[in-house]
Amino acid sequence: MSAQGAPFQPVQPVRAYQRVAEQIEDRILSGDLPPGSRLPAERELVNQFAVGRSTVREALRVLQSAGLVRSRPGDPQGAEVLGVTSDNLSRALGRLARSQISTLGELVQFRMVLEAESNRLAARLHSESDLARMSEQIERMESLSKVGLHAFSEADALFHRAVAEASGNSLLGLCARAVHDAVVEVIEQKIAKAADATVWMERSVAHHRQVLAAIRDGDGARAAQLGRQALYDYYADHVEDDTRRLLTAALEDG
Amino acid sequence: MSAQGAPFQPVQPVRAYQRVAEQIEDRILSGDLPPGSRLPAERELVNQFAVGRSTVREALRVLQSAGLVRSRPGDPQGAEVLGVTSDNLSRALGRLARSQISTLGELVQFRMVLEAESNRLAARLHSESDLARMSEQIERMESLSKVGLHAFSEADALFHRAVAEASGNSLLGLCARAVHDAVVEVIEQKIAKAADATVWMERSVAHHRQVLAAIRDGDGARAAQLGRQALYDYYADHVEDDTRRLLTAALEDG
DNA sequence: GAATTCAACTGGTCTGACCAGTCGCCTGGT
DNA sequence: ACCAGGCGACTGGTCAGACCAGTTGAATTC
Repeated sequence: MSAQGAPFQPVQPVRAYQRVAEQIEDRILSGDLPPGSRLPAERELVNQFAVGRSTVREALRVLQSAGLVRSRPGDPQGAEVLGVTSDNLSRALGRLARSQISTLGELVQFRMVLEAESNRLAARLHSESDLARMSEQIERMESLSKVGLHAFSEADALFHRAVAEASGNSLLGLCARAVHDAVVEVIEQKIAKAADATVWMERSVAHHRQVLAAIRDGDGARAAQLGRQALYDYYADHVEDDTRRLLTAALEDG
Repeated sequence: MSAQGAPFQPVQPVRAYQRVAEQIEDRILSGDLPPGSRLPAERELVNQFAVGRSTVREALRVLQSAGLVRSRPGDPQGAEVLGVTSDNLSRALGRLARSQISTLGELVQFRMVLEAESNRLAARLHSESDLARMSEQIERMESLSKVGLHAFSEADALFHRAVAEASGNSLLGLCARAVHDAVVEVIEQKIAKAADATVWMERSVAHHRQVLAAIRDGDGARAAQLGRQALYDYYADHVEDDTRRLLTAALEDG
């Protein structure tokens, strides 16, 4: 042990733009500066922080790349506060997916885990209004399946969001969505959904009805297994051969 | 459907610093510019990209805040490429935790899900060398428990990393680590570990041995349950009262 | 050969300028 | 009284050039 009691902590230099960014970020995260509110103009921030404009701009860049803020040229009201979103999470996961660090198989497996767990928790913790929302989205999916794939996917996303809300864990939902986006980004062009989109959408609606039924029954295991199986069926043929065992392993987890 | 065939896509302006950042990011993600390699100096990038220095700097700020590069004043070799890490994921999750969007209970529950699933998959897919690595880290934890909490935690992290590698899904490990860091950031000061750190470390070593045994036996369910239970025992008293049911629900999943 | 000095870098910051875009007011015509 | 159009005062995006403090490595000195 050290003889002089608490040793001094090493201190690394803190850049000016970091302190500016931290101050603004703290205000946003603390609820001061709520979403929709506006930051002062850059030249005004220069006065308030007593730093150069480039410093202010680098700080704003950091906040913007974190998804906390959005700025638009010529906006007389200054940068808009967006609040905390899952955008940055999605981007981070997307990068992991695009790098060799994680393969498509890992992404899909991860999604299987997240959606299955989301379903399982929803089965345990759902409320009546949650069920109503899920049901509503399934109806929308069915009606939108005649309109187009894009609208259909949107309703699909809303269904999963409703499930995530029912599970009581928004984080699960956000991550699942981020991974979903990452998967789509990586693989979308490889799957020629358009060929039998109608058939696929019909089957998807039927699958979602099954999930909803399992959640309503409080049968977490079945809800989880349904989610896993659907992902497996859909993606198993498209992942690298050597990572398919990951999916198989995840599939048999329940 | 539209009468003119494919409609034109709306186009939003792309800033110069974005294109600079994208070019560099692509090179990093594609494996060109591997971790440890160096970017040219800023003034050299100014020449190569034919933009002003502030533009280059804003691009570098974006990359740096994404955890892809790190720069240091006076470094004659230029910014260092870090590759894709979980840092940004951690920061994003930390922000979600610090805002009202997600509670500590959700974070812990999420961690329960991730670690349990990681353990379960490791039990199914592990190799002998994986087991050796886990065992080695447990030995290190035991010996380091006399040195200090910090060193202990480091070995602990390496154990979980070994588990994640055994599970075949690095994404799970990175996310688990990110959530772990976020939890630590939010709650660390609230838990007075120091008081009975020795006792806690002893119990932790015993717990890790149990997990390792379950993984070695291929008993995924038990490995998962052990992971969940340990987190529950450790954190249940520290989460908000109204989110403890989340942990309970996650606990009873297996 | 080892210690010291120094010059050529580096990234961080500031200043001041210009551009294109946006908004709001103010004017002119109806 | 109302609406259209234009004009100016902003905005953020970009560039150029300068200075500073820090690092590095080679030349210099002992």
